[in-house]
Amino acid sequence: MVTIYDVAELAGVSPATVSRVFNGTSVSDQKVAAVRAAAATLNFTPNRTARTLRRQSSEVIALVIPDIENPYFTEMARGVEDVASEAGYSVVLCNSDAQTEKEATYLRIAMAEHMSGVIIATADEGTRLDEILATGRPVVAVDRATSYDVDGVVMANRAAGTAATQDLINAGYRRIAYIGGPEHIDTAAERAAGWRSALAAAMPEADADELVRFATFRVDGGRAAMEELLALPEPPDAVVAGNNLIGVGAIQVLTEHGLTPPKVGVAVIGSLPFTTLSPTAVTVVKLPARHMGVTAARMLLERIGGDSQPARTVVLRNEIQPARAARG
Amino acid sequence: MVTIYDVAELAGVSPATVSRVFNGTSVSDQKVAAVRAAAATLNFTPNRTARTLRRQSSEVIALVIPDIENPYFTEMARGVEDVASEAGYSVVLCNSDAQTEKEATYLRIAMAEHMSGVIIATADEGTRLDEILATGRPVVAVDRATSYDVDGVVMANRAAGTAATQDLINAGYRRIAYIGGPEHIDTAAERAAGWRSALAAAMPEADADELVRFATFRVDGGRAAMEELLALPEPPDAVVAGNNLIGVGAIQVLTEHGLTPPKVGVAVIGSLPFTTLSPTAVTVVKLPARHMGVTAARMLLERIGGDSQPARTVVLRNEIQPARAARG
DNA sequence: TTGCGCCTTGAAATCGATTTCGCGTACAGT
DNA sequence: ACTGTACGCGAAATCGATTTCAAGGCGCAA
Repeated sequence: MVTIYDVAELAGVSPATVSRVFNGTSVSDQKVAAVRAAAATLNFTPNRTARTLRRQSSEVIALVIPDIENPYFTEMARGVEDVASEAGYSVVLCNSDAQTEKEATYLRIAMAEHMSGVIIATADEGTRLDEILATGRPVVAVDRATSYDVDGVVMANRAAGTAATQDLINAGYRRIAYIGGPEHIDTAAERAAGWRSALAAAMPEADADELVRFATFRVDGGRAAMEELLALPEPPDAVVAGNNLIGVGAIQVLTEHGLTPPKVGVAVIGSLPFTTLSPTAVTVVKLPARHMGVTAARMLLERIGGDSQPARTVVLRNEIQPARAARG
Repeated sequence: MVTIYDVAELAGVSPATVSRVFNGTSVSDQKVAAVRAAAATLNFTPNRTARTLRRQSSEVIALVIPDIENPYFTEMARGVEDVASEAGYSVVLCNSDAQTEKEATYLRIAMAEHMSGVIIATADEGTRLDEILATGRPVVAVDRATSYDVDGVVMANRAAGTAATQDLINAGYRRIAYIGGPEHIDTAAERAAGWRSALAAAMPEADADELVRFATFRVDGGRAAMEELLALPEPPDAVVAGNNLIGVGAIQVLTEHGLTPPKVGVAVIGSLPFTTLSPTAVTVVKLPARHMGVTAARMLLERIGGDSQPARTVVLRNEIQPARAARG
């Protein structure tokens, strides 16, 4: 591997000057040219490890997400990556698998590797950020809020729940169930609250507790909950899914039972990027996943740049895409 | 940040001894205990950057994939991650966006960051591995073969194309089109060749060239190609999709035209993890994505461990899951 | 008792880039 | 013409862990 000393020798200058050429401080045009030429012929790439050790920070940020196989989070990751690489930062994608311990491991690595900052969609409310915050590294919470005083990017979860439910009410459905994620995750709870309030406003007589199910945020969670709901003495005629994967599971089960939407109404909080349904059959509340990633990355980069204003929370809007097919 | 010197001072030994304690070389039991106690009270974590600089290698591997939003690759990433983290390695996920230049950037970063090795699903045949191989770092090619003498993990692409096509033939379809990925990508070409040979064997009179389309490996690619095929004077009565996303696009278009499978037969090379179709309507050739990731990671770790046998290529089998619904 | 060899341990070199310090030169101001 | 400021640049310190080298201590054999 070519080092700064090799370049210095070939260019006839000191290593310090080579470093200065690559870091923009004052060097005469003549030596700049000599160094650049030497670097080019030797095909020199600065050793990032050495730079990081000296600088005590590296142009790498960590993105910790609970499920790398969920397109919602990969779309978010794309947003983060685009902004970060534009600014010369690389992104290390860490999959916490919704486990607090794996999260803690990755946060420890982020510190030990001198990463500049962390964007995290927490696994649950047990996430500990004390240590990493104590090192002075900025942290941005994305998707889910935390109890720490850090920047956050969230969306209007309650409004999303309300809008999804309201659309089904408008379409004429009357018995609208809800399948949400784990109750202890704030986004899941908020979305459920939105559903509950829309339901209570339109049909005060409905028994919400009978129609709600809390599952995992995964396809199998949605499937199991949907099966349960269909087994009720009086099954629902519509269902709101608390995230994209739950929606997929619910629709799969409905299809298997011959109840393809819109026979049973379905509204999903989250986009269905790889659905093979006719796009008119299901109401979709599009979540701004990419935009959240972009916003979080921008905020983090500002903090890395030294911005020290009080912590901010940005709330992004969702966009509803109603089912266009009439009720079957 | 606590350093090895702080620990050494508290424990009353030299920094060298502290290092030896954490690296397993001979130290008396008494000093080991003192060092461990000191490290515990100070909450010492070794600085990975310093270690990497000295050791000239880090416990990090890069995984370079062309599309992070494709569930096929995220499933593969899961496989890599599981094996790697088991062995104490972290994985940096790099999204090349199917662009050779982005790929080159990430490979350069992998070198500059002293990563131990690289697993790469190349963007196309233009990928240059010379530089990274010159540094002695092991490289494993996954999903797609390369022209370099490196370990590889691929699947039986041609057989997958044949099996998918044969299943549609068995189901009674007679005009079977093919939508594949870019022709210059070897997996795409192989799968197309499988389709072509199955078609030629069963119906020598078919005009394959009329029925084949090369698209991008993305949903919009599948959509556009399917629209084209449906606009033919004599549209196909079935189609083989060259990957999962092409399959999604094709099925979406068919559904929009009222031709939901099995009205038009569909076979997809690749799983449809988030499909909302009845699972019986479409033939799926399941690709061993996770298994490929696991295998590639194991091979890479062996190489990192010093294994220097000649380069191997592992070919994994696919599993076909036929459509169970009768032709509509 | 002397000598050889092994084990433990600390001092110091090392990895490669950044950065402080200080020297020398050039140029502006009076 | 002289002082002061600024800039260019090299020598050397620095980041924190690993590793080489050499010294000291101990045991065992001759």
